[in-house]
Parts: sequence; structure tokens; C-alpha cells
Amino acid sequence: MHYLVHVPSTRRNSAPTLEDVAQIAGVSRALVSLVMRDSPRVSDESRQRVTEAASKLGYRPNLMARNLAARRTMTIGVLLNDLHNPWFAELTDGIHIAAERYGYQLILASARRSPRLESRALDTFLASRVDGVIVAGCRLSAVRLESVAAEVALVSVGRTFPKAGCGSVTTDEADGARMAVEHLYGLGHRRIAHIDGGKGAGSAPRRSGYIRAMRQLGLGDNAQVISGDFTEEAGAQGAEKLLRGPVLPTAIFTANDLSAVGAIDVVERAGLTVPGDVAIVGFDNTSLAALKHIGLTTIDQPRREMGAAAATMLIEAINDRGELGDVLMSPSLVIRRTTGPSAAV
Amino acid sequence: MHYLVHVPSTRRNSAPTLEDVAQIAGVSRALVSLVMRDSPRVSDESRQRVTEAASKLGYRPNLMARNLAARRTMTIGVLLNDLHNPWFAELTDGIHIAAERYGYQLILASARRSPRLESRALDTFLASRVDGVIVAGCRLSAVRLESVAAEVALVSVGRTFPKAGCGSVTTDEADGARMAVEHLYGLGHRRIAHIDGGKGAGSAPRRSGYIRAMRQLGLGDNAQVISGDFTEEAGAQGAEKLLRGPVLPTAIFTANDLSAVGAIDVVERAGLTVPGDVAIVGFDNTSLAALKHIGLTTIDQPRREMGAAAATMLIEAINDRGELGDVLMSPSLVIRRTTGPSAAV
DNA sequence: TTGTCGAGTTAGAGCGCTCCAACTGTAGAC
DNA sequence: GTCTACAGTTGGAGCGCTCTAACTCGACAA
Repeated sequence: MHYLVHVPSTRRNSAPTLEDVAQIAGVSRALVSLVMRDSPRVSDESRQRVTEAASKLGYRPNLMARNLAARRTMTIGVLLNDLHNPWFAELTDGIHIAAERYGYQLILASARRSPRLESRALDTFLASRVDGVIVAGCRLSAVRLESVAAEVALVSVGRTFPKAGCGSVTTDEADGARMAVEHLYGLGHRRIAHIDGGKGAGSAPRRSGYIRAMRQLGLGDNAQVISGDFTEEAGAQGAEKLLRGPVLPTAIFTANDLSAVGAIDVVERAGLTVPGDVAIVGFDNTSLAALKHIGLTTIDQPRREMGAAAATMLIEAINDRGELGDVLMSPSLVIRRTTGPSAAV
Repeated sequence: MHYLVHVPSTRRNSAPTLEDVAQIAGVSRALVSLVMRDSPRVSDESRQRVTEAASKLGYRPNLMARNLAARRTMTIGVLLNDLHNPWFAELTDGIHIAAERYGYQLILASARRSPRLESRALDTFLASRVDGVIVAGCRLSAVRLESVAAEVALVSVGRTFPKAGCGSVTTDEADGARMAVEHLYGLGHRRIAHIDGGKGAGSAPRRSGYIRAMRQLGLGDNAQVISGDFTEEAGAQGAEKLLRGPVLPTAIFTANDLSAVGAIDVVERAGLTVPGDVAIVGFDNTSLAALKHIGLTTIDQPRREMGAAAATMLIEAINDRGELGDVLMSPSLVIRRTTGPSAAV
């Protein structure tokens, strides 16, 4: 811990308090408190006098004092694994909207992909006595998360922690993979390869969904998984590997949009066309996929709804009006320009 | 949507306090407080007993109580205008790193592009008595910001507010525009058009920088500004307009990367090549620009450094060891594949 | 008249912590 | 032996608010 000498700011000697307002308005502290919280049992006259005194002083309730006394913060902490990933932005929008509806505030923290920072951010949330926590794309161990869940209501988005006592909201990634494969199958593709996400979150179900779908379509022998890691670079390398292989697949399903873009680039540089020679499907429907220049067919996760579902479930649980559970949401296929009929039919 | 309910976990009814720890350790509350703050004037024995008691109870200092009593929060509020824009992610990284060095915590808020939400988030910061505030890409009025700056140390990133009494960190956008134009000039381009950002932040200096640079190169008559708004769509429309014009420019400088991508797409669809027929330069050096598939030449803003500078200046001011001022940082040119020698030489 | 009621208001006891001044006890100086 | 110094420790007074229980007071019923 740092030791800093703090010289109080000269900007203001000290903010006005309830007491000051009460004095000016000529009423008790308690009454000012009631007015500040919009209590109905205050006479119009008192309300007006207090309101005037407050705005005259520029009074602003001190949240720390309020929360300390009220023993609840009406705040939920949101831990974002990686601010750079736009996935989290939309998720946060959903959380924001739902929380607002219940009168809850959000405090966000970015873990910058580091489990150490994740853990520290959670400590801060707990120290701030937030009423609930939402972790998105959390990479922490189940044990650590369980210890957090023991202290505060917790919902995880994008990953489930079966025994940790927390709720979760995820999409059915395997089903998304199935959609991708069946879409390609419907276009006549039979040799469909998958560039996976390695050990990243969501990678395993996408891969297994792909394999299962291929089997169910009688394409088990054509299934080909190239290992990747959710990056553009990995998508490019995976595509290169496929181009060097004995039989070029007519379609590639990648673990995410970024990998898909990497793959597209390599395929096109090799003189082939997308989707003419090789069709490509991504995953996540990021803003990247929607660029006209890319027009990537991809699997969409209802991020905003997921955020709203997570916040709603959490808040209902906080208020003892519901319980934490595991919510599984359905992805959907977004068809753009990188898929088309197989030329190899 | 599938739903599964967990057995609710048993959550602690109330967290242990300093008092509890003191009792178990057999010392006074004040001493426990000292240990918790790593004070050097505690005997090793006491320190050990307190530490043990604390961890035995799972004690965690209550930040609200601490901050209330200490009259300082060691926290700075960071207001991000738009979480969806990756620009803010890197900026936040820089702020984060600098704040950490001083032992300050961050609380982030996303305004989702709405001035109303911006204002509300600032209210929350003030109510939480943060020690300082950083606003990034803030769209609020100077008057409103001035009133905030009157209550707490404030630094604005990406925009200056001359009279508001706050510090600022910005890049020399006009100089970035100059770099773009001179780069193109150096490649032999003479007919260089600009698709601007309309009323968006940073648009004006980029535009005027472009115009000034054109004039200084004796190209004032060739200067052509098409109005846009920082979106892909605007870039596309701008390019279409240029394509329909009497004389096609050999280079386009757009207000940001997104617009550049829109422009590239339109130019290529028209059967022209980039950079062969038309060279394109963006602005911001977002991750988009770095995609191999796009390879956009662009102007980079040192976002991380800007964040660090903002946080450092703010904290130094909070501690009365420095003053808030206006910091102007230099952008730099990042050359990729969308620019090359002019064919029209 | 007395009592009851409800609307409006209030005093006062915390919430969990920090900070200050004052205290204890031991070691060294004289 | 007393005095000083200092390291270590402590009680208690807040920080600014909420919450509970109790109070006041006029209206109205008995």
C-alpha cells in the first residue's frame, strides 16, 4: 500500500452537509434526509424550504455516509475482463439499462485481461460493499469466485461456474456452431474446416458443437480442426495451413470474427475468392463483421439481452425476490457476404 | 432460453468489523486500524496478532467507512463517453497504470454517448467524493464542466475547455492532419481530398490542419472538403461523392479510420485500386487500421501516454504538487498499405 | 371534555472507520 | 534516583448520513 501525504484541496474547505441544510431551512436533520430521499411523508412547505436551502448551498448528499448508514449501496460492481473487446461494451449497455430500471448504480472495473487485476478489482468491490457483482469473461479460478460469491450476490456472464454458488448467463455456443455448420451445409458445402480458439473462453463448446454437427450431418470424416487462439494472426495461420493441405475445404468456420478476418485475408491473397472458392463464417458478430468492407457471415450473441438478464437476475436475487440460476441464451445466424453456394457441388 | 435454478448459497449476514478483529486480537480498534494501513509504528508482535485475527475472520476494511472518516477516497472517477470506441480502452489503460503508481483507484462510468448520462455520472462521482475526475471525449457544456471543476480536480482528455478551470490532454490534431497531407504530398499526390468528421470532437482541427497544410504546399486550390461524421457510412458516401465528381482525387484523407474503411470499400467496388488509383489515410490508428486485411495508413494518437499524462497531472494537482494545465501531445504517422506513390505524377 | 388517530417532525443512537491527543512503559542520559 | 525520549498503544471524538421510536398537534369521534 502506498503512503501518500495528502494535502487537502484548497478548492473547497468542506462540502455542505445535511446539518447545514437543516440549519438554513430551520428544520431537523432527519427531515432534510427524508426530503433528499423523496419521502412522501413530508409536507409540501417543508419540502420546498429544504429544497431551496439545499440548492442554495449546493448541497449534495455524501454517498459514503449514506451507504454506510443505510447498510446498502444500491450499487453493483461490474468487472469487465477486457475493455478492448467491444463484446463487453454492448454487454455493459444491457446491464446498464436493466440496473437503471431498478434504481441501481454501476461501478465498472477493467481487469485488462489479468487475473491478478481481476482479483484485486473484486476485492475493491467487496470493500466498497457493493450489493452485487457481475463478472464478464472472468478468468478467475472457481475457488476464488466461490469465495466472492460467499460474500455477495454474483453473476458470471460468458462462463459458468457450476459449484461456485453464483448465477450465470451464457449463450449456447455449441448451438451457434451447429447453426454455422448447418448454414454452410445448406449451401452445399461438405468440406467444412474449423479454426478454433485454443484455450480461450467459449472455444471448447464451439469446437465440440462443430464436431457434433458435422457428425450429425454425416460429415464426421470431413471434420478438421485447426488450432488457433481467437486472434487475427491465428486465423491467418490456420488458413495458410489449410491452403497447404492436400484438399482445400470449401468453407471455414472460425472461432471468432477476428480469426475470420485473418483467414479471409490469407485466402484472398492466395488468389482465391470469398465466398466463391472458400466460404467463411465467424462468431460473435462484432462491429468488425458488420463493416461493408468485410461483410462477414457470423453467429450473433444477444449481448445486450445477456447483460440485461444478468443484471435483472442479480437484482432480483439481492432483493430476495428471485434466485441465482444459469441462463442459457440462444445465438443466431447473421448472413452476410462471406458465405454463398459451394462451387464444389 | 433455458433456465436452471441453483440452490441459493448461504451468505454472511454481516461482515466483521475492526471492532471484531480488535477483540479477537486483544488490542484496541485504533491499533487494528494502524495495522490495516501498514503503519510502521506497530510492533511486529501486534502486527502479527492483528493480521491473524483479521484473516481468521475474513475481515475486509469497509471502504465507505474508511473514506468517510479519512475525508479522502484515493479514488478518481473516469468518465468514458463511449465504451464502444476502442480509443477509450487504451486511454483507460494509460490512466490505470499511472493511477496505480500513485496508489489511486479508478471507478469507471460509461455515458453511452448521452450528455444526460454524462451529467448523471459526474453527479455520482461528486456524491462519492472522488478525489479527482477525468472525462474522456466529454460532450458536456463548458458551463456544466466548470461547475464540476469548482468542486473537484478535473482533467479532460481529447477536448479542451479553456475557461472551465480544468486541465486537458489532447493531441495536436491539426498537426496530425498536416502529417497525413505531407506524407501524401511526398508520394507525389497533389489532388488530396478530405472527408471530415462534421461536428464531432476533433473534427474541426483535423479539417483546418488539412486546409492549412494544403495551402502551405501551394495546393490550396486543390483542397476539397466533403462533410462526413466519423462513421463508415459517411466515409462511403464521401467517397461516392468524390467518384461522381469531375476530377477524381488521387488521395483521400478521412477524419478517422472508420470513415477510411468506408471509403476504401466504395473505391474498390468502383473497380479502382487502393493505393494504386486512390491512396487513403485515416486517423486514430484503431485496431481496425492494423488489420492485415485493411492495412490502413493512419495517424496515431499516443492514447496510453495521454491517459497516463492525464492521471499524473490530476493526481499531482490533487496533492498540491502540481497544477492543472493543457498538455498537447504529438501524433505520429503510421504507414501501411493504403498509401503509395501517385500514379498521376 | 377526553381520547384517538394520523400526518408531520424530531432526537438520538448508531454505521465502521480515522485521527488526535494522551497515555504507558522501557531505555538511556545525567 | 530522576528526567527525558521515544516507541507503541489507546480512548474518544468525530466523518455525514439513516433509522427507529417517540413526539407534537390539530381534527374528529365519543
